[in-house]
Amino acid sequence: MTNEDGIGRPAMLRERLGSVGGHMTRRRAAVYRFLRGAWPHPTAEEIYLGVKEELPRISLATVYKNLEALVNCGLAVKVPAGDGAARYDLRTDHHYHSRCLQCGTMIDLEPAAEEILRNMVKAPSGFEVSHYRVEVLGCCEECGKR
Amino acid sequence: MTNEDGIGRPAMLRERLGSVGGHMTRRRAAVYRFLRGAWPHPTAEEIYLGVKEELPRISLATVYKNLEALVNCGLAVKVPAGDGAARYDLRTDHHYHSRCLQCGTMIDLEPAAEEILRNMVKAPSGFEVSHYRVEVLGCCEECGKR
DNA sequence: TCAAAAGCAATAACTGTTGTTGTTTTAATC
DNA sequence: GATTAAAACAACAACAGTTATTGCTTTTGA
Repeated sequence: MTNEDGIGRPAMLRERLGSVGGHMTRRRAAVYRFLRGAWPHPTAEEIYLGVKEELPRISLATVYKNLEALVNCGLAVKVPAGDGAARYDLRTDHHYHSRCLQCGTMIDLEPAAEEILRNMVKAPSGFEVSHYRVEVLGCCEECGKR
Repeated sequence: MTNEDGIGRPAMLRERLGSVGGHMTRRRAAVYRFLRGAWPHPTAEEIYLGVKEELPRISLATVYKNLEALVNCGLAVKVPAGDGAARYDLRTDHHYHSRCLQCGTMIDLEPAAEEILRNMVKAPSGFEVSHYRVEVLGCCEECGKR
């Protein structure tokens, strides 16, 4: 994929981890690499199975811990799916997702203007808005064919 | 609350349940009654504890089953919270919620025009939109004071 | 009143996730 | 390059929220 954009350099991962007091390890690098190479929005389980092909001795708990580390240092985001397993995403710029109610597939949406949201839904008085979450639920193309 | 609007009549519950092949039982009525009388958006656990004061022998699993029955017959909606326990709501007209990231409190938002959403976020091609989900995340008034 | 259908409590089990343990690896310093 | 403290590791155990299973009880509808 994008190996020359800086984001992909191993040094990037090391640097980011270092900035939050984290170490760079072989497993962590593998989780990160998988996240970069895989289809978008894999679940922790899927990441585990993928990384396992390279490092057969890795455990699911370790994958969870490493994903947490990546989220903490800002290299990934965790996207809770409402029902079922959360999904992980390398993109960290703010955007929304569509989610297939049958297979759970998530697809990125173009980032929406928060200004529109702010006007559209009025928060209760005294409520300090941190961010919005928008999801488009429905049936993806694949599932629609069946 | 609204005891004269028809929605609150016991007959309403019986009728709705009957229409989907469900029975009217003392526990089910108690769960429903609690949901009507309680604060908005309680969790299954909270409902369990509340109903338990009236029916001490009820179990959490029964509460879940009864909530499921109420959701199935359209009298309640289940609102997954992303993280933590789902919450239940008697209102069935379509609307959105704000959610406090500290205490989990949910507050109804005025229903937003779906048309705006449709224009704002464009679903991927081939994706058949079932509905939208909008959440305002942040800090509620109570938590903000601390 | 009576049989069939559904609900019930009490579990056990399940999924997704996090905490704990003692051991190994890493990065920073010498 | 050797040393050492901090962190990550595997292998669990445990957790929360939820669902499935069981054999018994209640409700419904005839």
